[in-house]
Amino acid sequence: MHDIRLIREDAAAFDAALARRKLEPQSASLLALDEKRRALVTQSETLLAERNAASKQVGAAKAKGDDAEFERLRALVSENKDKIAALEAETAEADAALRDALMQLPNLPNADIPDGADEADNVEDKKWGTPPSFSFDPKQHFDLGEAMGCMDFETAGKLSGARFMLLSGALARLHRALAQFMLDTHVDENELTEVWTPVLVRDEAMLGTGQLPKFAEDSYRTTNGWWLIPTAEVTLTNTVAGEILEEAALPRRLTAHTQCFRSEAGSAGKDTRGMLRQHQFEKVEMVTICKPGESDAELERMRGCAEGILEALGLAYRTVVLCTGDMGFGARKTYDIEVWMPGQDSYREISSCSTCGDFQSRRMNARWRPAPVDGGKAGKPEYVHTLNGSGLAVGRCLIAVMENGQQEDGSIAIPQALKKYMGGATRIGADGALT
RNA sequence: GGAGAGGUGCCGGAGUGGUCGAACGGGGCGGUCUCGAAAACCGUUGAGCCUUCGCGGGUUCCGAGGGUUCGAAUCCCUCUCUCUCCUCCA
Repeated sequence: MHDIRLIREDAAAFDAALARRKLEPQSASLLALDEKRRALVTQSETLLAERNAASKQVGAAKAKGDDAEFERLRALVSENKDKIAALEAETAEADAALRDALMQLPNLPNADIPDGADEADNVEDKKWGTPPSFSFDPKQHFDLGEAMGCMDFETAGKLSGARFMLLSGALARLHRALAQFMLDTHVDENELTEVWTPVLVRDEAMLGTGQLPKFAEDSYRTTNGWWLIPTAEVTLTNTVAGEILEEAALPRRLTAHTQCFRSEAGSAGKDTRGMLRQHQFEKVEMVTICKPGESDAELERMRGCAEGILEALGLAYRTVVLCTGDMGFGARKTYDIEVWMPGQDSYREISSCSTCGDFQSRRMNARWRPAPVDGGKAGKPEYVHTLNGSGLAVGRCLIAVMENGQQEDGSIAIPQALKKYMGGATRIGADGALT
């Protein structure tokens, strides 16, 4: 959510930034709402002040036992009752109108990110590793997985329908190993704090991180009103909702391994084969809560944590800066990390690391209090900055490991880093056996 | 799922219709004292919004939302969360 005061100060800059998102100018209508709201606030507060003062006199008359005076004043005060109630209602309405309008608008892009319409305009920032060369035609993960009997889309379809999968044996274990490896790395080496969170959340949490109110159709909702989280960004970031954090507690770096649920509405026909795009998948998520001055450095740190996982697994990747047209609703700047997928002969997204500035913290009212600078007085609370990133998408990482490690005979070499999570095994045979 | 109790400031905890943003205690911060520290004593210590160049003024907030009233932390209703007991249970 945007700071209306910043829009008041520089409406042109606000509209210019929105224009980079291909949005019409909004400042004029927002400022009109704001002016109406402020006028109403001033009016109703003036009336309230009068009422409060008069009420004190009523109380004083009562205390003195002057019944005639009491009745006279009481009648006087009650005259404005309806007027005040109406004005207060109108004020609340104007306040809500402004807030609703602000809630609908996406974050403003950072100055340093490229303009563009879609992913074709993203800018490569880094390339790591060399895609493996094969003396045969590399297969896609689903062909490999189905051949070894460890990846079963038919049975999953029977249970749940399209965009679900069932893993068994060596691949189920490899999937689990990947998640463990990521989590351990983030905790032991990257010094993130491990968190286990709910996956069912209230409206407020989804509003706080920006999934609501605009993108309700992308998520699932239970019959009693809980939302299934599309990412642990929702739970991890909302841990600080409504809080005022002490400066010494920042930055707060969190990680969690959770199930994620997405309806994939609007992606019909995209990646329909295999497990690249599922309704239910696992992800290890990273979230950082920090002071405004720290967020740029934290974004680089976070993206490094994600890249480190791929490097440890020996998977070639490239990192791109998303252009204005491809960036998500709440982000100011986003790095997508794309892993090389030999079966598809292309780089595919496996992580997305974003800084949201104070966009989410304003929505969820998450602040920090500057520590007292020698001489006492602690500073005024300010909004924190929030960042989130995948570290990594577990299912997609499984695909990458399979496709990059595949051999001509249909077996798969397991990265060294996963050996200890795989009971010492270093390969999965074409028949699905671990050896 | 059933029964009961309760949600007050950084923490504990008073407060059952008026002068309560809120006693008291603890903590934090500043000061006095001290070579320094401890102790003691004194002072201070919430957030949002509106208004003002500023000083300041006003207003709202005692889990959330409604209601009663001239006036609500205090009364009523709904919701929500926490705790205890029972029931069930991975």
